[in-house]
Amino acid sequence: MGLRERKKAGTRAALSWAALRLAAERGLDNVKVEDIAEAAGVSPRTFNNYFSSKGEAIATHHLDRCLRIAEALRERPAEPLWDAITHAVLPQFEPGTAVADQPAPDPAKWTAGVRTVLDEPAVQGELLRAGARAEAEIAAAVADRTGTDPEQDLYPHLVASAVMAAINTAMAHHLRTDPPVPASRLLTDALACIAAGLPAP
Amino acid sequence: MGLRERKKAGTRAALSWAALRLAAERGLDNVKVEDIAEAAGVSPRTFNNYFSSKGEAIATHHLDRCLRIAEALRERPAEPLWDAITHAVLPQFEPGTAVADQPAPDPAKWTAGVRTVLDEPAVQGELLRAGARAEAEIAAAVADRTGTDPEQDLYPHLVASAVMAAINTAMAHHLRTDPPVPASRLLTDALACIAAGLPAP
DNA sequence: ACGCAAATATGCGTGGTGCGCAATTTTATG
DNA sequence: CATAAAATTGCGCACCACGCATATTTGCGT
Repeated sequence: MGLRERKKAGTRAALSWAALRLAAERGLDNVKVEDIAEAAGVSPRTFNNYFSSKGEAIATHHLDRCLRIAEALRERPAEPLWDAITHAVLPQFEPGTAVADQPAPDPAKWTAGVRTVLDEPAVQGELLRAGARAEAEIAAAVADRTGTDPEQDLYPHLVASAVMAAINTAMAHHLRTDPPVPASRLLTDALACIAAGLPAP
Repeated sequence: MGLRERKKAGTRAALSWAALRLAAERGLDNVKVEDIAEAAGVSPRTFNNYFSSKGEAIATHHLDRCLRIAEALRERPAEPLWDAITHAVLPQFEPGTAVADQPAPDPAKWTAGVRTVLDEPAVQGELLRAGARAEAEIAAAVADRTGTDPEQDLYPHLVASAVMAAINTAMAHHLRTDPPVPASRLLTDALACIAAGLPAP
């Protein structure tokens, strides 16, 4: 990867992290695009060259994570489908994988702030949009693996959609509970339940 | 239902239909809130008393449809869960159930216009948000039926999420195909596939 | 090492939008 | 019919997405 792309990825990351951090501290609409740009050391106009809204900047974290799932799926062509999916999903939600930055002044305040931000309607919408985008990639990966055609068959999209459903449900539950149930347990349960056809309990 | 609520529902319907119709005719961003309000016979300010964006006004149709699914689910407590779900979902997507208004000047132009509108990012986001809202209602219905607790158990949310996944996937495929495959077949296939645990083909 | 072309960042201007506030009209109730 | 509650309306403001023109940085061939 050349200097060009690295700088681009750098400012993108700086912008999205700044957006999340500031929003978690002050609340989403007490943060202006100007503030985020300043925190990332770029011009306000540049922010909109990368993201078209504050919500999108924040949701990028989720998008990247889910795109990594599709990537991981392609690296496990040997296992049975649902085993591969489980093993592709879980590592992306290990604590410490992404938050290993400097935004940890107080872990309690931090998670509370994040929870508040994620309740914001604008952010929720963007998270869903991110999930939809990732779904396409996952569907493509599943299609390759199973020899189905994304244009023709429902199957790959259905699997991808169900996986995202499991993730969203598990994460929603994770945010809802206090003290938080570990995400890994919720995710394995949810995926197993779906792979079992969601039988009535 | 009193006069008050009926008028309220009336203007809400008028606004959302006007929004969809105008957007399908001219394209979403060639329509200003002012135009929609005028077409519905209310003040521009009133539009924002009902919806906070054009996309939300349009997505209301989808939301209402999905809420009716939750309602229908509660009216079928006898059947096995997935039979009830299938029977609750299908009628809401019968052609002619909702479009029986006056917006049918040319069916070809109409569906093409709708397809264009649904490609708009703003609308997609709102559709996803509508799905998420409906999901909560469906989850509640499933929880009642299965004796699970939405606050505590993953199961009802997981089922609701999977149902919405099936609907979204089926509708996306329905819009993608030309000539369109009947939605009913896609929906039954998708729901059956999920109830079977999405086995690799 | 140098220079050219492409990609990227920036500044400015503009139309549109979401929403708070206060006044007015319409509806429900006793 | 009177009074309270709710909905609609008009006004106004702050914010934001985005197009366009310009300056700067990066990649690459020589």
